[in-house]
Amino acid sequence: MPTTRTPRDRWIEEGLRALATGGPDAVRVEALAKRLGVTKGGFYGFFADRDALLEAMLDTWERESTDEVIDRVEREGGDAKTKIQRAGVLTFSGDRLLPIDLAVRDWARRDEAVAERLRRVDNRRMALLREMIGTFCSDADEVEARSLLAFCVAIGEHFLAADHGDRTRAQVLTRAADLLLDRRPGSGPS
Amino acid sequence: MPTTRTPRDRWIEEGLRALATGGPDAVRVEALAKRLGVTKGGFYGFFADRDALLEAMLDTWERESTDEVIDRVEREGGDAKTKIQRAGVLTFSGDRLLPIDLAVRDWARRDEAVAERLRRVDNRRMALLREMIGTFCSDADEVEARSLLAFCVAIGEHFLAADHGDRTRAQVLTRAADLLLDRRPGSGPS
DNA sequence: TGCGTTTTATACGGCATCGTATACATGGAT
DNA sequence: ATCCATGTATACGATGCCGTATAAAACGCA
Repeated sequence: MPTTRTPRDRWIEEGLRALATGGPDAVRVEALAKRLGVTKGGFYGFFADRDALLEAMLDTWERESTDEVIDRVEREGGDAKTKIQRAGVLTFSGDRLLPIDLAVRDWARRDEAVAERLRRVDNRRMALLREMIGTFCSDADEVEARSLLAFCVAIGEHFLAADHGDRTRAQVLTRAADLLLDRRPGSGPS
Repeated sequence: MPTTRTPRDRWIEEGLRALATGGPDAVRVEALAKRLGVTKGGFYGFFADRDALLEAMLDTWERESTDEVIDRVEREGGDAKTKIQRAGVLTFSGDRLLPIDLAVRDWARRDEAVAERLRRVDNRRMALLREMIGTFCSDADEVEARSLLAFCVAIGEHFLAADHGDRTRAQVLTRAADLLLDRRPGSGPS
């Protein structure tokens, strides 16, 4: 087979980059072509239309955000806390997955199909959180509450613009993590 | 003065509605005109261009989100906890301010001027949170951490799609609020 | 080298939108 | 009743984008 000069994956990649920085409305065929240094000539050989590209982008995002992260976490082993931290690092640091994740979250507010995908992804992440937090907290309701808090802060942190006086955001987050992730008196059922 | 048939405020109002449901890219002059039942004829008498409308929209959002909420909270009185709860209700329930708030947060990720406005708004909200949480928690670092957690969950909750098994989201949030907003052993400095 | 396949450039029609210009309508003031 | 200011409809050129069609170019292989 002849080498694909700008393969399907490069369109998806560039599309995800546009999504991350400008939202779904910024994913425009001709704009992507320009950034790839070509015209849109070859695009419609890979995708029926712009919507097909958006679908393909969401497919790869979903796979990379779940299976690939989970596979890698499981392969590298460690205890529950280590695993969850590694999962967090893999998906929420680095410049690739995080901005896409945030863009998808906003997108999901207006598109039910996107919301459904996000639900699948988030449920897998919540399962990991429950598992870890359950190792040191026995009350199931509190496990759920702490898991939600941890997830909300991991996401919401990037949507907040507040300052913290002398402290850095990282310092405050560290203290917040201590509150959520350390065993402490009063963790039993109310 | 002659009655303004579709006044400047109605353009702003309709613009904010479009922003709330479709993001800044959905704020289109001709689309707003159609929803208002007119053409764009009169628009450029009120606004120099589309960007001027966006600025005006942000102005009214900023004012409604801070001054009006805070004025009303102060006017109605009550203790710190009551005030903070009322502020939360005023800005994060109802169908008006919340969706605009979420849209602005995503917008701020790509527009520094919007981020600056959001920073002003968020800092005022954080000040309220610190004040309330400071009434029952003495360690300043922990006050800051709990404030950030509370704010993150208030916002992040709307960007999460996870389910909670038998529990409802509201139930889990109630438990989470207990964890953050009740005095408990172990609240001292670490 | 020459063939066939795959990718690309270019041109096209269509549509939506912006911002401008210009004439019309509407309502209050004289 | 008439005038004036304000809002409105309509038309226009320009731009950007989509999706299609068609011809040219690049590459693998015989």
